[in-house]
Amino acid sequence: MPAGDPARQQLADRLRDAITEGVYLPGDKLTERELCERFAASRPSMREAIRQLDGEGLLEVAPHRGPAVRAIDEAQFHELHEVRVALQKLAAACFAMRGTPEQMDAFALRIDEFEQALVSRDVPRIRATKHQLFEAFIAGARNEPLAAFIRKINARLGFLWASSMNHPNRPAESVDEFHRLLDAIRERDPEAAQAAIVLQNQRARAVGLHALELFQKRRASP
Amino acid sequence: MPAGDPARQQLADRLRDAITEGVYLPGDKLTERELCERFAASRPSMREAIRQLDGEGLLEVAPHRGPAVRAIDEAQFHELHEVRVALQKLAAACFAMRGTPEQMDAFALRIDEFEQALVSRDVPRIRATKHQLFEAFIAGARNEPLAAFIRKINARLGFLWASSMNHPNRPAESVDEFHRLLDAIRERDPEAAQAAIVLQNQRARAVGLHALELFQKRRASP
DNA sequence: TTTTCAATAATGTAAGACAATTTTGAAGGG
DNA sequence: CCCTTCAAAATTGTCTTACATTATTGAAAA
Repeated sequence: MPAGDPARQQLADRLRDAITEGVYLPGDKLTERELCERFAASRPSMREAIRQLDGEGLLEVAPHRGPAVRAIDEAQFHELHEVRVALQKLAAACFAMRGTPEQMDAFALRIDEFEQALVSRDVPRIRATKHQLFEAFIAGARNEPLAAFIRKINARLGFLWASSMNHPNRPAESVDEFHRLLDAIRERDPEAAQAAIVLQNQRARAVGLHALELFQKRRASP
Repeated sequence: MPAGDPARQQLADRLRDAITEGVYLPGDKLTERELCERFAASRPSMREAIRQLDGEGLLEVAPHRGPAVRAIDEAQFHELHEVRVALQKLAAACFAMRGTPEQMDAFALRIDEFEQALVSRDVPRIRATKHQLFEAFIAGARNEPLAAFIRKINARLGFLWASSMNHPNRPAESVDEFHRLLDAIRERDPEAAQAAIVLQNQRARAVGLHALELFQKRRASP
């Protein structure tokens, strides 16, 4: 994200990050005025940024009612996860088939950094290293459209990981799963890589669903 | 697409259609002024529409150089098709597993309409019915995010079908493949449905690759 | 012919204005 | 007390204008 980027691009990136990090939650209504004030932006630039995130599917915009963070109920969560698994299976197979050794090394490095971040209990650091871990994963697949789609899904589901880092032993399992995925990729075994990422997603799905239920209860009461 | 939609939305839809129909081809540079004149729009509205299609991945925008239809070389075509197959496999399986009988009937109807359009040799009608055929297909999968992704890929590959309807016997085969897909769905057989859609895509991939090569040669010489 | 650089064109950004629509909140009726 | 109605207020939609910034172009010079 170069500093010389157009204002609208920086705004889109910052708003996307804010949504992914749970500053704005699914269902939240956003007003142009508030966004302009928060990001110190002019209305035209902010509107262009909003339109970009609308096109990315992160926002839903009803005419004359302004943008809102695209809502997620349990049905949508299941749908998103279906797509997520399909795309990550493809990514895992592609990585195993045509990933370079350098990309595998980079992936291994990100796994280690993620593991170190986990023991540090530093939540922002965990989020950052997890993000880089996924970037290394999709980079190895060498398929830009696929990477773009996976990023869009992660952007929508990211909020679930923001406040629900309260699963004690799950992260350790997660690292093991990534190691198994890396092993399969290094052995150029697409089937095993797919199996590993499917297993990873099954666990992630259960944790995510739990986090979603918590989120919805917390949303319903106050 | 209600007529009362905001101007920016209508502009985005019209520009998307123009790109999908090959009015603007991948790699074409678009200027705001020309777009504003062609669509009789003001610059702010046009810019918002551009930003939306940018977010959808249909345009690529370099700072200070304006938007361009996202280019497609052979490598990108293969990548797009990899994702396309994965998503359509999922859609086929979902349709077979949870599609309603009404959605299957609607799909069958669209197949018939597509077949009738083929014999009529009316190219715009063929395009329209093919579009509706796909819409019926993704509707049966009952997964909105999945449908959105498939639409985005179809939007980028649509131009290949615009001028290269010159494959004589391929469409008939295509209809057969759709019938096999429908049969598998009606029998609630996800595996067979996936096999049918994979076969359909293998043929489509070959035809699309040929059309892409023609397009690139025609683009290189004049 | 190639290079340089100023003129031109295009994009980036902001401010202001007003129309169209939704939301809000108060008044009134049940 | 709750619900309905409706006018005021707030918000979004849209356009015009203006100017800064950057890329492109084309002419002049080497």
